[in-house]
Amino acid sequence: MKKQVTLETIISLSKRRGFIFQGSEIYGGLAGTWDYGPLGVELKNNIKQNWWKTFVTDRPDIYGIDAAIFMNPKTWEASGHVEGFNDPLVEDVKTRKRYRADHLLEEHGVHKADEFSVEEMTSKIKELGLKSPEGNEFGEVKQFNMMLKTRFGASEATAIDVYLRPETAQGIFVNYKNVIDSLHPKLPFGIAQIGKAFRNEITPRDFLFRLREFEQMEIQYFIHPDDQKESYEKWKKSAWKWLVSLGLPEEKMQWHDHAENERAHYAADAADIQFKFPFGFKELHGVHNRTDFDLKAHMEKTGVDLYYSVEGGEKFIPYVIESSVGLDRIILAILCAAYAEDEVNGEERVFLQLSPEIAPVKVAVFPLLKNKEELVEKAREVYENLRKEVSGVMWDDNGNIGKRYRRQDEIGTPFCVTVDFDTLEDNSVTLRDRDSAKQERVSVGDLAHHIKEKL
RNA sequence: GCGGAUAUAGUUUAGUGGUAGAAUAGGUGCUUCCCAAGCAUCAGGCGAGGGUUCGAUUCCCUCUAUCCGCACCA
Repeated sequence: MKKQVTLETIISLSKRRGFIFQGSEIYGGLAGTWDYGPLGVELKNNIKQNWWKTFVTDRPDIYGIDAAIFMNPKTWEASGHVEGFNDPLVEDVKTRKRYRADHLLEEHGVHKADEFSVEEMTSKIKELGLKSPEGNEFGEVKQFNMMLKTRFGASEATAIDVYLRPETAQGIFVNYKNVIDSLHPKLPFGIAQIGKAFRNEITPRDFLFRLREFEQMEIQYFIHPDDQKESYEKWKKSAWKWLVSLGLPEEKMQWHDHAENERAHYAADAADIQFKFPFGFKELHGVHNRTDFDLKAHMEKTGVDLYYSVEGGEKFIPYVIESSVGLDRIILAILCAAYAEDEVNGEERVFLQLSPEIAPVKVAVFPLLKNKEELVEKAREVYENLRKEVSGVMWDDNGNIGKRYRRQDEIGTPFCVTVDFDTLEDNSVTLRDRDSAKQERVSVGDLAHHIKEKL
């Protein structure tokens, strides 16, 4: 009974029920930022914890870190981001199409054009009388930088520019040696991290999809160069499997292998898992073969020895397979996939089919009637006891019973417990299932155990 | 960044050059023996800043945000 859900529906529900709000909303917002509300943060934390458990604590070969967002600016020179993120662009004044100014100049025989300032490029384009493919004049060359910047230092005069990291990966690479020296892992091993990253997107769009501030969860897995193909394939499989385990439907997922010209500057092989969002199939999860690009670059820049030595003499720079996923995008995918409408007793209802493991509220407890003191008292007791056993228990005694069910449906609560008059007689309650709206009778003594089993 | 559209309560919306109604959601009380029932009652709004005007939510300009295309997405 699933209808095609629109992004608007998801945004509206997210706000109404306290999942996600527009950033700085009372000031009119700030493009590219969204805030997580009380339910949203629970959902997010549940996903993070699930990921961390699956890929870090349940595995002997992966180590977690949490690196600073601000990194020595030289990091970004070595990683290629200072160069790769600073594109000088020039516009066709008529069609407004943009071209890489340095590439245009190089094509016309100007050497080392990428070392020119924007002013030099602009005048050189004029001097050569370059025209766009449509035959129009070019405007001024403008520097476009995807990295967000701020200043470190007490006074403006002595302050230095620092970047807000555009990816979390470099925090791992600069700590590679520290992890080796402190934990002494043997290859292959991985380093994992969950953290924020920042990009000055030209057009933040599509709710949580394209953000200026976002959260990544990623693993850099260090291997012997001979193992790159095998490891790459293995990580592709485990990425897919994990997304499915969160409840994402496989029919809405597909692989997209990057052609050579769409790969990042560091990647040899790259593939994305795309998800069918309301605005089309778009990237959700990436698996990249970063080769030895990053470690090599940092080794050259710093002179620090990042070779890995095997007993017996072989010495090499490890290759890296990266498995990286946008946390905000997962949340968007999950909300879109979980949204469902059906009918219960002829009445339409909206419900979120969240997997119980990640649902922000696991179980809600109500008294059947609010004005019968003995019911309320008993329900309170059940609620308090259940809270000790299960996390994510909510109390609700508002309106009538149907209203409460609908409310819980809309936030994806998998189970509702109702204390009624029979409870007072035989100490049993009804346990109602979100997806089927069916209920069963469970004794209070077994309740916590019963629910835990279903979770 | 370009082109087009939009902006009224938490949500969905009506409407006006004399500062706004509704539905629904929400609070409280009553009622209610399992799926948004009923009665009473309360609270809540013209995105921001300028301009024109005696007076602007309404007309004009700028900004901000959102949506749809295009471009961008290392």
